[in-house]
Amino acid sequence: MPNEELSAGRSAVVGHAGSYSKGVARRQEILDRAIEVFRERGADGTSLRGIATAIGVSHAALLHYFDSREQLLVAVYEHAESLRDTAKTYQDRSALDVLVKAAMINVGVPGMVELYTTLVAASLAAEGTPSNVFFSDRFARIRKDLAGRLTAEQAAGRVRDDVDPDDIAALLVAASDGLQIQWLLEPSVELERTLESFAVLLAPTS
Amino acid sequence: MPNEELSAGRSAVVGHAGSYSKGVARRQEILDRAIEVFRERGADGTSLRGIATAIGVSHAALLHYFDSREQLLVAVYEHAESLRDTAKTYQDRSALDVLVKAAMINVGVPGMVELYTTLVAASLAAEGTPSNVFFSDRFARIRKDLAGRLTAEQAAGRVRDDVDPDDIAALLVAASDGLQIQWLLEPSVELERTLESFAVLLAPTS
DNA sequence: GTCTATACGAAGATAGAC
DNA sequence: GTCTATCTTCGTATAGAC
Repeated sequence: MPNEELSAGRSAVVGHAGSYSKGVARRQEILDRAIEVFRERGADGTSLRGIATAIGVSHAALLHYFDSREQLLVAVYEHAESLRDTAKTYQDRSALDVLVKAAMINVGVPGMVELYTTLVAASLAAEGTPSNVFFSDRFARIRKDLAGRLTAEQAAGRVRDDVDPDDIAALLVAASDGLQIQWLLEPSVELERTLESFAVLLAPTS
Repeated sequence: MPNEELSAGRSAVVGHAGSYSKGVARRQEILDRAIEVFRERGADGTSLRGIATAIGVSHAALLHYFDSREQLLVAVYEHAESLRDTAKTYQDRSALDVLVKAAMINVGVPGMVELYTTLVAASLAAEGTPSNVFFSDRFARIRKDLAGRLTAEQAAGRVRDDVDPDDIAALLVAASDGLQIQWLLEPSVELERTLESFAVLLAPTS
């Protein structure tokens, strides 16, 4: 779920469309508190009204800063991700390293995988919805980043060169997302070890 | 999403708990028609009321056969999967073959990936819910089946033996699930080719 | 600009009539 | 076994107080 190496910049897709009219500071505050709610109670009570009550405002107040519940949830996920990831943290790391690191952190936050999966499901429903735009962009960005790392690793002789970096990038993201789900349902599926077994598969064949 | 090699038998988890009091025949009829609704209109209108209207009954009538909307949806997915997969079809196939085949079929049914992802998300919410029980069992069953195939392939020298079959099984399922999602969001991510690039990674190293 | 109050329709679920 | 009626909660929209 997490592979946010390049989350630089403000929310482009989920913010208020181009204007600052809705109070950026207060908006951030709401997001911070919403994340706390998730951290404490998992993904339960994530109704608009539930979140509003937990924060201490009316549900209509939330809609003053976010156009819809879906947009709020996407912003919450995006915000949580940006708090965690710094571009610098992941510099000069291998594709697999970045992936494993992000996955382990993500899995440590209760409700995060559930939130992520719920939003991904919503993103499949229709084009142009907040979650659809967000995840389309996100997947593309992460695949590109990983493919770049893989290409460099191939050039350096650290990854076998008989596979397409773009394919492997998509495969890695898919594996990470899917394994987090399986681990949550069955903790005996060891997330870290299993993901790292990818390293064996990617090692040069020579 | 699909990897239903061993869907033999009646719905164990999602059925009416042990009794036949709710009319098995009518129940099957409802499921058949519900699947048609999905096939025609995707995952839209999947509210209890929407499905009921499409079928031509009241929503309360559906709840006579299924305890909740979630249980109905799980039963729909399970039923759709069982219609598609026959144990015989996949005999003597490689793990990757089975996976690719099932994924391609699954992706061909509108709304199926969305339904699957939605239910998986719901399954993460709490233990003991219909979707949680269903998917916990399902993942375990599929991992076991794939691991068995992989072990046989290793013995036959068709798959490298320096990796753990259980790990690879989990990895394969995760990759298949995740790729179907990515493909739906961005069709340029070629599902079949990408999944099959796994074959290169799994080939014996000798 | 920020927020509360309120209303509306749709949803899942239950109770009870037929 | 199936319906209608009803309850509660939800997302959303609007009006208007401060």
